[in-house]
Amino acid sequence: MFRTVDCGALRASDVNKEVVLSGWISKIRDKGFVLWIDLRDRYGITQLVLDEERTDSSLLEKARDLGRECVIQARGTVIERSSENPNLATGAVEVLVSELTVLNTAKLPPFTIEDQTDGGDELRMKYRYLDIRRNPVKNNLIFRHKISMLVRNYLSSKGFIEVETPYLIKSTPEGARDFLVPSRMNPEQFYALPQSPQTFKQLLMVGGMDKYFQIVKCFRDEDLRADRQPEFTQIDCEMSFVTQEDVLDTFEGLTAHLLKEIHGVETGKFPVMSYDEAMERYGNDKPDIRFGMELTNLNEVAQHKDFQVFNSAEYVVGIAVPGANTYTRKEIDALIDWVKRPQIGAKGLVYVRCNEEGTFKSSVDKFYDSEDLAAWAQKTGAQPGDLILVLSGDLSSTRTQMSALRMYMAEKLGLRKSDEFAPLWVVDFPLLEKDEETGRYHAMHHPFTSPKPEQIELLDTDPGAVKANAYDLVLNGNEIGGGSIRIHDKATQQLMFKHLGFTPEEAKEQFGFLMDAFEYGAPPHGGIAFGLDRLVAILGGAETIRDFIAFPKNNSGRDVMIDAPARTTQEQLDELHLSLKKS
RNA sequence: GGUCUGGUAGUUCAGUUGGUUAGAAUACCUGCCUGUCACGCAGGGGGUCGCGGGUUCGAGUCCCGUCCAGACCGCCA
Repeated sequence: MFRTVDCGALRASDVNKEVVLSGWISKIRDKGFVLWIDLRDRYGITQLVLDEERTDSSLLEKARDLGRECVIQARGTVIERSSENPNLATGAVEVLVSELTVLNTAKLPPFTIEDQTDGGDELRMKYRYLDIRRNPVKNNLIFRHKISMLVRNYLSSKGFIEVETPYLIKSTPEGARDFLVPSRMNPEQFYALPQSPQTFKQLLMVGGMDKYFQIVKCFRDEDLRADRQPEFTQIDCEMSFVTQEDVLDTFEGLTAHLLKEIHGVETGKFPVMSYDEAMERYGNDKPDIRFGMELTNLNEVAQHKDFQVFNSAEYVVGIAVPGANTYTRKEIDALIDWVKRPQIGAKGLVYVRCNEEGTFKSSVDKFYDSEDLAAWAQKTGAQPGDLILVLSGDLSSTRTQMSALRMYMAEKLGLRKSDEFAPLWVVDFPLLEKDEETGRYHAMHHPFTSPKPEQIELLDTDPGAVKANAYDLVLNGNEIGGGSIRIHDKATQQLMFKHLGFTPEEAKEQFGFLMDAFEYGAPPHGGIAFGLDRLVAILGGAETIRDFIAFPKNNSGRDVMIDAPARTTQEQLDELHLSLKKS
């Protein structure tokens, strides 16, 4: 038997018990006459003790030779400590060792296995199996497991069935790039890894499964970010005979359940906001509503004076930054530099200090008198002590810029509190989005999203204006889920493909199976998918999803631990009927 | 595809205007230590300054290229 108890179990009530423990040596403190070993496993740390009086000298010498991260087994008696450690769950006791077995030795780890490690990210990823021994990472994985279980149990209790769908499927040109898998048995043909199980879950609805969910890996061959991995996990759901309200209710229930179970937060009814309203008030379709600083259109009060920059702009927008009047000239200059960076791309930034005595001092005093500026303050809701920041330009980019600035200021002011949770439904997304380069329309959500039925005629005259039965769940400025009511009849689906620029032949070749299915009694249906990695990270109060994934990929999509992707052999290529292009 | 930041001891970092033998902390090794738990004390070992080229009497430091990492923009239905 390797152990009778784990390293987190022993308490004062266990004194005098004979126990066997196995684990990793976290630290050895050798005081000469006495030596302590912190023995660690997933459950905690137990202090082992050996000393000159009570321990055989050969055992003490053996213990002196051990190093960090050795795997050992120890037999001994639980004794009361003469000095307790209140920071440790097992801190009331220690184990006086009578037998010691080295189960495996260990090289010196390249970074310290402690809560506050000295290791950098790259090193931690390369030796991820060591990183996982550390509490922060280990606890994140346990946290993720807890959320997965809550989701599974909740959905199962609501009648959802978890069904697995295939990973080797067909490539489609819509949306993100596919990961391709060559087929050995079918020369010159490729599978694609699913970007989502979208069509399969719809076919499950046609199959009468009624309520489906799956915690499932999805794959997208696009560039990475701190919150984006090439393979990621979704909580994928679909329901039959539902309206948008039914879907929203169900998954609001799930989200509220998670917030309650994980953080004890009672959220109440989630606010619902249209896409148009979100864009207007926050410049963004996933607004963080934990704080104000809403975007205010200042066209009326800022144009038609002598300031040509504003006069020639399509859109002049301001936000009132609370309490930021104290910003020094240097700090404001830094803000101006910040918005001018290529990533933001603003030409400049106008500011108005709202002084405590009700006066104003702005960077455009030459063009606006205090009455004008008072109107800005009135519009933006700026109070004395606030700082108004104003950007201008074309509507779309200026909104994006101001939205970024709003988030930046909130971050600076500490308004993005990780223990505060503000969910929000954003609904009525546009069905189509125009690609500025090609001039073509593509589906904003995906091509299976149903247009608002009353707007179908608009598809021919003003496709950009058509709204969809599509919705996103936003939490603290992050899109954590998105879905739609789907098209469930062949004619509408064909119409959609037509507007997306598919020829009937192309549509049939790529999605014929789906439209065929629609001819055999497809029920009205709709669903949603949550990004599990991001959801877990946000609920865990973190920015990056990598620490909630056991074996994540780096910025360039590499797994630095196993060193993938990698070159392959000529034999493998031959079998797959592939030849590499010489570059 | 692009912008920015970084790469110096096992690790995390400092390194001034280009100037003697490149430092600190921590980790590691040795010895000491009668209750440690971030133990303490004394001593010790440890460097291709990412790589290549250039400027210079002299380069960790300046210039060019390149590789790697990170954040972001584009991209991500």
